[in-house]
Amino acid sequence: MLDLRSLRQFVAVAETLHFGRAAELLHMTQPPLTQAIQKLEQELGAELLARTRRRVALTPAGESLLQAARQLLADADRLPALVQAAQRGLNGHLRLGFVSTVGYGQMPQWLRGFREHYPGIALSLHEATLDVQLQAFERGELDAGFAIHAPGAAPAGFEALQVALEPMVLAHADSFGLAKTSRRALDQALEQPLVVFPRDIAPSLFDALLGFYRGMGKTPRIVQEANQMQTIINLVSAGMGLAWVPESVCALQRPGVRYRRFGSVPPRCETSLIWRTGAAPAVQRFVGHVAQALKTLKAA
Amino acid sequence: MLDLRSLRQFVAVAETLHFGRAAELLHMTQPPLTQAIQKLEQELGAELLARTRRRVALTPAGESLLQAARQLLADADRLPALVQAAQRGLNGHLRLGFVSTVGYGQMPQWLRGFREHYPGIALSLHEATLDVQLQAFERGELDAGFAIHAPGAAPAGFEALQVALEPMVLAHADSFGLAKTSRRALDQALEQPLVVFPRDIAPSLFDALLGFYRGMGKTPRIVQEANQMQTIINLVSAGMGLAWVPESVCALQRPGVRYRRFGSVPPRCETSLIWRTGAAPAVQRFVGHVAQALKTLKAA
DNA sequence: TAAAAATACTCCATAGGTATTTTAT
DNA sequence: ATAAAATACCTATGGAGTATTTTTA
Repeated sequence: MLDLRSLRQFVAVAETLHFGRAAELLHMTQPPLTQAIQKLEQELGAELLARTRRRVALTPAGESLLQAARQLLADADRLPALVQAAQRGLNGHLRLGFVSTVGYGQMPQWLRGFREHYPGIALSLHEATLDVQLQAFERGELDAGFAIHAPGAAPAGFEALQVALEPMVLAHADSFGLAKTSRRALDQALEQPLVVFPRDIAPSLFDALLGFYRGMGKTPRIVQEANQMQTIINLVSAGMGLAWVPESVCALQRPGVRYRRFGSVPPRCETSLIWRTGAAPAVQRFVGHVAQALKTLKAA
Repeated sequence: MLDLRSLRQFVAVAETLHFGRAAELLHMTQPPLTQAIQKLEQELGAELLARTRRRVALTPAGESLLQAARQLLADADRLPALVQAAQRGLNGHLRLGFVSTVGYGQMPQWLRGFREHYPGIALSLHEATLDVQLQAFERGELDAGFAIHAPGAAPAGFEALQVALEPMVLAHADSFGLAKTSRRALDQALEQPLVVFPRDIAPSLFDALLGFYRGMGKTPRIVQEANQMQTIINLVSAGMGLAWVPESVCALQRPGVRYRRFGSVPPRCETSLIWRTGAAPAVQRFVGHVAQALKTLKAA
């Protein structure tokens, strides 16, 4: 079977056109080199070198093999570096899941920075709700994901890096006159109809909200679900009801919608980057990159 | 040093994820396969397969090696066919010289047909006078060439395929009244000033023309040289003199220029495809193609 | 006649085989 | 208990070495 050694030998002879000097370059002696080339010619069923006992020249077949062999050997010589780069997580691919909500934060910048830092890592994005993400993790179709959940409620069996911890704020139509004092405004609000995220998008967050209402001796009146922040804010604007949303959503200013913060009384919302323990090096690189970005953000 | 055998072994294991079955596919037993993979991992300085004693999985490094190795092996497997194709002249490259004159003939069609028949052969064209072509042949920079010369005077040391044998005809300005009878017209013409090809473009043809004049007891009055047929015809049209040109040039109709044929009395002009004996297979293919084209042409 | 490729043989490194052990399921 | 990988040891093929011959510029 064809092997790289004989190709290296052939290239050496083809480049020097001299068996003796080629043998030197290969750190071997001339006779076995002659034999190796003979064997190669037999295997390929073609005369590669036209030799008189005095002069060596390439045949057309040899000419074409020389080109192809150089290419092949160059590729082969790149293999070790490639593999080691993969081991250190400098290439490979990374399949990243995210719930639509986190798209409003700094994620786009992180991704841009990551692509620049690690051009060898192919990054593919998959928007999916948390439950779908978890299934994808099970099947090994996802390497890491951004998810929102109640504080400390990151999915079990995963490592998590908290990337944001925000209070939930109340979004309400400005046509709805909310009391001045926090205490009375909150009492008012808890009675109002609610627009919420579906439970399957962020189960722990949904449950935390429910718990919050129960703790206050109330039961939430859910009138509508919507799985896009845009949609929720629009529904609030239309007077469908109130909504509890992460504070970063305040960035979504809509005419007719106001946000009201109630300190640390309502549940808070955590955004985390999650991944399986023992993930591929490329994943570790991504986690490291995000952690680094958070640090420099905090420093500023 | 890395070799294809160990890559083949790795690919087999990576694809089956089972040392025993992979060994079967490779027609060997399991223990040496295990050792070969261990050796490969050592050489590459990376763990390629994560194995418990029960299950085998690819590491990220292994994943990337699998891709690269498949590519490399596929390339390697194509080598024998490539070399054999080159040997049979189905690929390679062909550097073809031609004197500008033959461009007016069927050469363009032959080239088109050849490119279609042998897409694996890269064809490069080099316009050059015959003497320059011969020097290029010496330096091994040309594989074949089209040249015009006196009949039977193909350059020594070359094989030649005659592709045309035409009478030379007289080109004259129609303002120059040529006698009706051939005999008297020829006598007239031989006295007139001549526009000719430079000797270095077609030495034997030039010499044949000279010999023709001497045989008739005349000496040609050369008033101008021009190395393009176009130019010669334009000079004739301008009344600079007469010119002897291959009959195929009649295709170049110019207002004010007439052609007159004198049977087989003036020298004839041969166009040949020439090449070194023992040329590369690709050259033989080209010669064969042209010969074939000539045959079908003659048949029609 | 000298330089270079080919031939003839010798040797040993290593790819692969057999037998066995270890371990996770 | 069993399937599968690892380990230990053995064998032999063939790649490389040394000595020599052949050839032609």
